[in-house]
Amino acid sequence: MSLPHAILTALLEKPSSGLELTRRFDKSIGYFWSATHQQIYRELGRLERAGHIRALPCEVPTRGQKKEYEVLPAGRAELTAWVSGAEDPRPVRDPLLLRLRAAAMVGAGGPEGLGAELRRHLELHRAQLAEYARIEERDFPPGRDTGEDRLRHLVLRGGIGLEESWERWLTEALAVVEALEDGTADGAGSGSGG
Amino acid sequence: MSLPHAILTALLEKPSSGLELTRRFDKSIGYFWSATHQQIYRELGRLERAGHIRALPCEVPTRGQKKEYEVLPAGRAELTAWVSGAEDPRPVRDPLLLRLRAAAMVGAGGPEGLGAELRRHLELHRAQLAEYARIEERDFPPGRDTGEDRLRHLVLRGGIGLEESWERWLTEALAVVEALEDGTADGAGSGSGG
DNA sequence: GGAGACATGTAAACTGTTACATGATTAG
DNA sequence: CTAATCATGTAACAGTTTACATGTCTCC
Repeated sequence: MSLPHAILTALLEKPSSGLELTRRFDKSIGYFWSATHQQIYRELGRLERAGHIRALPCEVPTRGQKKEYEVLPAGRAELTAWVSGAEDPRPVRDPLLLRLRAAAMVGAGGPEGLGAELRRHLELHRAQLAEYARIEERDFPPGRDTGEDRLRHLVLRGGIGLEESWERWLTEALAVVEALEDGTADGAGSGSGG
Repeated sequence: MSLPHAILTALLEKPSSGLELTRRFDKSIGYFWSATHQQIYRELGRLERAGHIRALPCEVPTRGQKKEYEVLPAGRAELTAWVSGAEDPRPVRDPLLLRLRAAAMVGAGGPEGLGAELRRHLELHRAQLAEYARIEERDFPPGRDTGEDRLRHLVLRGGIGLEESWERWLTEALAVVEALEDGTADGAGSGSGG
C-alpha cells in the first residue's frame, strides 16, 4: 500500500492538481514509484474522503476544471506513521531474468533475438543512468547537502546503484549469450557465418 | 503477463502438481518471480483450458487428489515466442526508497526507527546473498558450466548483483542516517545517549 | 464555432492477496 | 474414528492497466 503515501509525499513537496501529479510521476518521485493518471485520480478521491488531503476551495463544478490538493495534518500524521513502521522488501520479480531462464529450457543458443534484446535493455538502463547523473549534478552539487537533501540524495543514489547493477550484469550476460550464439555450445553446429 | 510463462518454464524443468509448483515458487524460480498457490492453481486452470499444458491422465475425481501437469507442444511454442519477443524493463517500484523520500519531508533526523529499519533490511539482503552463494557453490562449481547451465548461472548472477547493490546502498544509507540521528541535523537536539 | 490540448473521470479486465472450504491420506 | 497433513479449489477484495467518456480552455 505505497501509492497513497507516494502521493502524500508528492503533495507535501508541492500542492498539485491531478494532472500535475501525473506529470511528476513520470519523473522525480515516479522513478521509484510509478503510477498512471487513473490510479492517481482514484487515490486522490480516497485520500480526500479519508480526510488526509483537501481540494483547495473552488466554486465551479468539478468536471474538466483544475483542482488543486494539499495535505491536511491527518495526512501528514499518516505518512509519519508509515515512515516509522516496518515493511519487508518485495521479492524480486523480473521478466528479463525469467525469460533467460526460459531460454535455457526452450533452446539456449538459438535465436539471435536474445542478444539483441539484451543490447536493447542495456541501452535503456544506460539512458536511465545518464538521466540520474544529470539530476544528481543539478540537484546535489558536491559539498552542499544539508539535512533532508541528504536523504533525497540517498534515494537517488539507490536508483543509480540499481541501474549500475543492471549495466554490469547485462554486459556480462551479452558476453555469455554472444559466445553461445557464436560457438553454438551444444555442438549442433549451425553455420557461424551468416 | 509473466506468471504463465514462469509456470511453463517450471513445468518444462520438471512436470509437477500444483503444490509441488508452489513449493518450487518458494525458492529456485520463485526468487525471480514469486507467486502464491492460488495464483498458481488459477493459472494452471487457464493454461490447461488454453491447451498449453495437460494433466496426466487419472480416473478418480479431482478434488483433493494429486494432479500432475506436463507442457504440451503448444505451450512450448508459446514460451519460445515469449522468449524471442521484446519487453521493456519494469520501472523500479521500491517502498523503502519511497519511505526515505517521505522521511525527508516529514522529519528527517527524527525517529531512530529509520536506522533500525535500514539495519533490518541490510540483514535480510545479506541472508538472501548467502542463500545465493550456497546455490551457486552447489549448482555451478567453477569450470563446469555448459550450454543451458551457463544461462541459468547468469540468472543467478543477476540476483546476486541486485542483492550486492542493495547491500552497498544500505551500508551507505546507514552511515548517512546515523549521522543525521546523532548530529540531529535540524538542531532539534534529542539526547544522543539511549 | 471547430480543432486540439488540457483536465478529470468511469468502466472493464487482469493480477495479486487473504481467507476460507473441501476432499484424501496417514498416524495414533 | 479423530486429528493432522497434504492437496486442490472457491470467493472476495485490493491493486494495476487499458480503453474510453466528458467537460473546459485557447487559438484560429
